[in-house]
Formats: sequence, structure tokens, C-alpha cells
Amino acid sequence: MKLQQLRYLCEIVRQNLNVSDAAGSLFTSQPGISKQIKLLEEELGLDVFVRNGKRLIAVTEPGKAVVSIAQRILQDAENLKRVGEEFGNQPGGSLRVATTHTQARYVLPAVVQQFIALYPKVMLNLHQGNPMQIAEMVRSGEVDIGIATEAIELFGDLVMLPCYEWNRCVVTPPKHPLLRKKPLTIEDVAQYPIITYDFAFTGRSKINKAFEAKGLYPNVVLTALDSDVIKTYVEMGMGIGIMAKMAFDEHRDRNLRAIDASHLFESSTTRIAIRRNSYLRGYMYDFIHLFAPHLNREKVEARMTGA
Amino acid sequence: MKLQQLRYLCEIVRQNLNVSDAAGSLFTSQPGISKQIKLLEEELGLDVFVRNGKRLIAVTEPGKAVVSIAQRILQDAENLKRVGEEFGNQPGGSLRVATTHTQARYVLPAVVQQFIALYPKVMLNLHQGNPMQIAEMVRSGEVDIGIATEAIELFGDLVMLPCYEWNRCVVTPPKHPLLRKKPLTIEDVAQYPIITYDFAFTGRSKINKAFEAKGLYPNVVLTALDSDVIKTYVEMGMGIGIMAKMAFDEHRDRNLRAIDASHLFESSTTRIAIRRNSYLRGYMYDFIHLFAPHLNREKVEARMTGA
DNA sequence: CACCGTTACGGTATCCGTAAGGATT
DNA sequence: AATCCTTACGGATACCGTAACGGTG
Repeated sequence: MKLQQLRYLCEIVRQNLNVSDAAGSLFTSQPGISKQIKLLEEELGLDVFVRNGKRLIAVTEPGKAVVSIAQRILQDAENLKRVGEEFGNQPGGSLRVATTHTQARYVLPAVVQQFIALYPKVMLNLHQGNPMQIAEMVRSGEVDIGIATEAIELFGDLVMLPCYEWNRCVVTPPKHPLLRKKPLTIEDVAQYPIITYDFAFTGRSKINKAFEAKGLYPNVVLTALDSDVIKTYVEMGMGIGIMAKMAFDEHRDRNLRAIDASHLFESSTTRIAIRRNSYLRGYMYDFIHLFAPHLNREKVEARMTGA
Repeated sequence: MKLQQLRYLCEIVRQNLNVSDAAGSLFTSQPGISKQIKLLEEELGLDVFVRNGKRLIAVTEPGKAVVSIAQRILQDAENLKRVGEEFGNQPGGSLRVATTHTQARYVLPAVVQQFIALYPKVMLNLHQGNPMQIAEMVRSGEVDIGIATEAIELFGDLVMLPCYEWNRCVVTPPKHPLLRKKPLTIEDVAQYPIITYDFAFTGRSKINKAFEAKGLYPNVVLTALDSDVIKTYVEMGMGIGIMAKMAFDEHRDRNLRAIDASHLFESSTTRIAIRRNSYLRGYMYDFIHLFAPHLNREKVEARMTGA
């Protein structure tokens, strides 16, 4: 069994069972791949692929187990290389973070600023997506760290590290009738057209839950992928917004008003997601520490290995 | 990077940094290993071993990370082969179980009997040890499954599956004064010389705890590695025994008496330990199911991958 | 002196790329 | 007809084993 064979195998799967494309992306010849796959199947004593004549049309049941193990091996091989880079004391390297718009726009800037001051040579790479996409990017190794609020508890091979809790506020135009309601109730909120996050997003399900609990059917007129869009439409008078409190900036958002709504909705916990069994370089621990000061290297390592 | 190089690396570590011995146990030449290790170190860009002149005297700090990842890769490579065997539908294979004497003698016989009836071609292999040794055997891959009662919560890379709870009984010779004490108290027990398990063993710490809670210092005259030895010395009149209830057999142990002591000691939970990331063959799931009927394949897999 | 790891060298096996062939859409 | 995988073959490379060398306790 050779590592190359596993690489070929995984690449074929990644390329939707097209051997030629796999050869292309690995810069090698297609017959070479074919042969090595065949040798591997022979050695393992089972067919990984279902062949229709000469075409690969599916992965067999045992093949799925093989592919999944092969991916883990390749991931570990990557980890080995990274150990090398890490201890070679080269200051360079890269840190790839996947996160939601809210984090990227309102929380991470301060963290990133400190981080690049500490590690000027590290190439920092921010990817945006919804929580499911983020989880998938972490799982596949496309990014090193994911930051999101929900929907990422589902994957067994991800390690989740709680970072902080937060809640929402209601944003309105100035002089809106809601500003006089004290205390604000969920029934008050339900009387106005609502603009909030897209369903797949940042704690959206917690918002739905609060209305459902009272038997209310809020009139959601617009859903957005990020807080800036929500604020824009609230400014236009289309309705009131429900969004993360941290996305409201008193100085910048002078033509809007925010009402704390922590008492109306369950708080959400933002978490960092790391792939189990991935090797983290020193600066990655530091990034996590900057983002969530209670997480030091020891605690992260404990959660990586522990149950 | 080649799998062989990783194999060489791990074998050198296993052979206490002796390259010649590693060559011997892998049936290859010593210079070949030397060269491949050097190539690997070059590729990774770091020294794995600390060399004193030409002798390997230690593993460097980054080397430890490398070795640990390499071991995981090799383990996965083994897993791959096992997938092959599994789906090759060959009935054969082996199941290596590490457990304590109490389990092996009083619980497993029934399980083993059913198992070998189901899988006559599977070579079953029982190893005995104390809980720490068992955990280590599982961790190193020496055995597939470990069964023990405590001290195995410590290892992060082991998955623990609770199987059943049990408690102790006090065993005495016939007509012993303790037999008339109803209900039996911990103070009663503390008045007689006690024979029980060795310290590292089956829930021994729970026994100590019960005495300490009352400020009692029991007179432990003998500690044994298994229940049969305890019973033997109780029969000889050396004292009273405290041991697992399941180790007392009314029919066989006619010249002894047992008093339930569940109310005196915390109950213990016996668990199955599996190495995370190991590939289990079908019959292994069945063995676990026979041992702990509430554990089916789905539940075990969930615990293997889940947090 | 015995033990151990490194260097040097030659044979062999393996892997890869090119070219041609058969099957499916 | 185009796409795609397999088979066949030749060349380069890498790996392994034997033999000789250099340190260390």
C-alpha cells in the first residue's frame, strides 16, 4: 500500500469518479492512476468502485469505508508536513478561517489586527459562508478553523470550542413606536414587518423559537445574509430588524436605534470548530486565544484528544 | 513521504531507538532503515532523533509529534487492510480482548460461548491484566477491545462504552458473626481482617472510599489479583472478603457465605474500551452486543465518531 | 574489542509516461 | 463520434541488500 495510491483514490472521489480529471488535477497520467487503483483494490481484496463496463459509476459500500480512512491518512500526512514547517521555525505559514459575516465584520477585525501584528509573515485567509458551509470547509480541511454559531454540532469529527454567548437587539428607525415600549415584549415585536437573517444562519432558529413559543406568526418581509443588509432595509423603512447586538454600532449607525432584546430570545453560543486529529501550528493556538481568551493551548489540546 | 518510512520510524521508537533491532524485527537491512529515516527527516525539514555522534539517544520534541502522527497513520493503514478482510467475506479473522480476571472468569464465559457459536472461524484471544495494562493494550493496538472497570477514563484516544453497573458482596466462612448483622454496616465490616483486590484493581478505590468516609481504617491483611484467590483465603479463615458480587456462585461456593454489600459501596461501572479511529469488523460489534445488549452497531459507531 | 550507525555501490523492482485498444454514451 | 478506462511496453527512478568505514562505551 502506498500513500500515492490513497491520494489517487481520494482525488478520483473528489472529481466525481472521473479518473481523467483526477489525473489532470494531480499532474500525472491517467493510465498510471488506473493501474495504481487496481493494484490497491487487489491488495485490499475488494472493489472500491462499481464499474459499468469501463466507467466508474459509484463507490461500493466497503469502498466508502476505505475512502474515509484514506482521507484520514492523507490528512495526517499533511499534518506531518505541517509539523515540519512548524518546527523549522520558519515564521511563515498560513491560517485559513471560515466564518459568518457577522463575525468577520464585527468581531474578527480586532482579533485579526492583533494577530497580524504578532505574526506578520503568516498569510491570513478569511472565507465566508453559512454555518453548514463553514462546517463542511473545516471537515474537508479547506480551512483550519471555523467560527460559527449553530448547525455545527452535528459533525462527529469536529471539535467544538465554546467561545462566548451573545444575543439580539431590535433595530428600528428613529422615533419608532417600539422605542416607547418598556419593557419590550415579543408580542410588540410581532406587530411590525420583520427583517432578519436567512434561515440557515446565525441563530435564526432561536428567533423562530421565541415566536413559536407564544403562538405568534411574525411577518418576515425580508431575510438577509448579513447584518449590514438588514440595517440598510430598516433604514429604508421596510420594517424593524432583529440581529446580533454586536452588529449595532452607536457611532456609525446614527440613523438607527437599537433596543436590547436579550430577554426575548435564547442566547446563542459562538463556537470555534476544528477538525479532530488535525495538527495545529503555534500561531493557530494564539489566534484562538485572541478570539476567546479563556482558551489557551492546554485547554484546546485537551478538547482535541479528550472525549 | 512513504508509508515504509513511517513504519521504520515507529519501529525504531518501539525498539528503544535501536536501529539494528528495528531492522531485525522488520526483516530488512539496517542501512536501509538508516537511509530512509534520514530521507524522511530531510523531507520534513527537522530532526526526529537526537543523535550523540552516531547513536540515537532521544526523540526530539517535534519528533514526538511526528511519531504520534505516524503511529496514527500506520494504525489507519491497518484499518484499511481490515476493511479488506471484512468485506472479502472471509469468515476468519481474530478478536483480541483484554480484560480483568473477574470479567474473564465470571462474565465472559457465557458471552464467549455464544460468540464462538456465531463465529467458529474467528480466533478469539483473551489477555488478562489490570485496568492500566488493559488501557495500554487497547491504546497500542495490541488488542481490539478492552473491558475494565476503572482507571480507563484517563486516555483521550480511547472511546469508553458503559456496559453495566455492579457492586460488591462480603464473603465469610459459614456461621460467621457478620451473617447475623442485619443490616450490615461498614463499621461491622471494619472489625474483621479483610481480604480484597489489589490496589490497582477492579473498583478497589471505591472500597477504600467507603471506609475513609467514616474515618475507618480497615485491616486489610491480604490483597489479591483475582476473586478466586480471595475466596481461597476466606475459606482458610484468614478473614472476610470483599469482592464483586458476580464472582460468588452459590452452587460452587458451598463452603462460603455471601452478604450483599451494595448499600455500603458506590456501585462501579464496567466499560468497554475501544481505540478511537480503529476499524471494527462486523463480529466485533456483535461481541460488544453480546456483552452489553443495549449496545448495537449504530450506538457504538455514534460514540466512535461523536464527541 | 564489541556494538552501532553512516556511507558507498550495484541489482532489482516499481512506478510513470506514451501509445494503442475496447466500451459506453 | 467523442469520451473514458484498460492494456502493453520502455525508460528512469527509488529502494534494498552487501560490504566497508568511523565513532562510542
